[in-house]
Amino acid sequence: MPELPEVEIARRFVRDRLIGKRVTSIDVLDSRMLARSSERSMRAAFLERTVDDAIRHGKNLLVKIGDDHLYLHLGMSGSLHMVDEDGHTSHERLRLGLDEGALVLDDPRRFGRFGLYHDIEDMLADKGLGPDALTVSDKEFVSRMAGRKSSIKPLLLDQGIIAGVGNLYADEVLFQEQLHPATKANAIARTDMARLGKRIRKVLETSISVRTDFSRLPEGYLLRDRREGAPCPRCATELVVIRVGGRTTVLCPSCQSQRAER
DNA sequence: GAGTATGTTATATG
DNA sequence: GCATATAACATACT
Repeated sequence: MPELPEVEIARRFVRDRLIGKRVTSIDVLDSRMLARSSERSMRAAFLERTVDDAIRHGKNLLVKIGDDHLYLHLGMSGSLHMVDEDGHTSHERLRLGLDEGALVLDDPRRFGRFGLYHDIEDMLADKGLGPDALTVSDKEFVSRMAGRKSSIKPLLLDQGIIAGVGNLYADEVLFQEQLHPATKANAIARTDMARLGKRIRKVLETSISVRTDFSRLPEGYLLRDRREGAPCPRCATELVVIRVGGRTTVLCPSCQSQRAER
């Protein structure tokens, strides 16, 4: 589930359901998913403390518990659930028992991560994250992209430049801006780059507003039917699939013209 | 069995 | 350091 909008929905879930609850138990069910932390240190920091806040930066979630933060990354297939005391999910990897119910991180593919950070700054520095994609200014976005020679799509996916855009939303924003994903960043005019920055925020906000249900996205969104051969929402040409930066990329060969500089 | 998947990181090469 | 490519991680699904 997880790009920025999905993680924002998860953040709101934690905020609405967990704040004020007390942590009564911690069970690490897959130690391979521990990120630079130990179950023991997590217990010492979180047990008998109260959940205060839920913060998101890019695709990363921090749950403030007492004076420390529980770090959660959903990877490719992670999801959060509230269950009863005796309830379970099929791929439970971390369980946070609360005075009422429990929070479970379920993740079949185990690409998710969890652990302990003292504060946000520690996490940002450790992960080397750029500014959050939802709140970065156009000016900052343009300046962080300036002078880059790579193709635009891999740059959008680079969490160190801006944090939160993943493969699907990268395709969406490039489609809406009619930019070919392999366009070199230094071939994009400043004004077009600023427009792309705006588009990123708009698309992410829109997805959050429909709770990331792609079928409820406005007409004209690629994500409503993102697959090879589907009709382009703008011109009905059949969409094609290529690989850019090693990632599957869906685009309209007619709307997203290949630019000379590539 | 082959191929692919919303992510990240390590490694290698130029 | 930058740019690019590839593999690896682990599992589910077509």
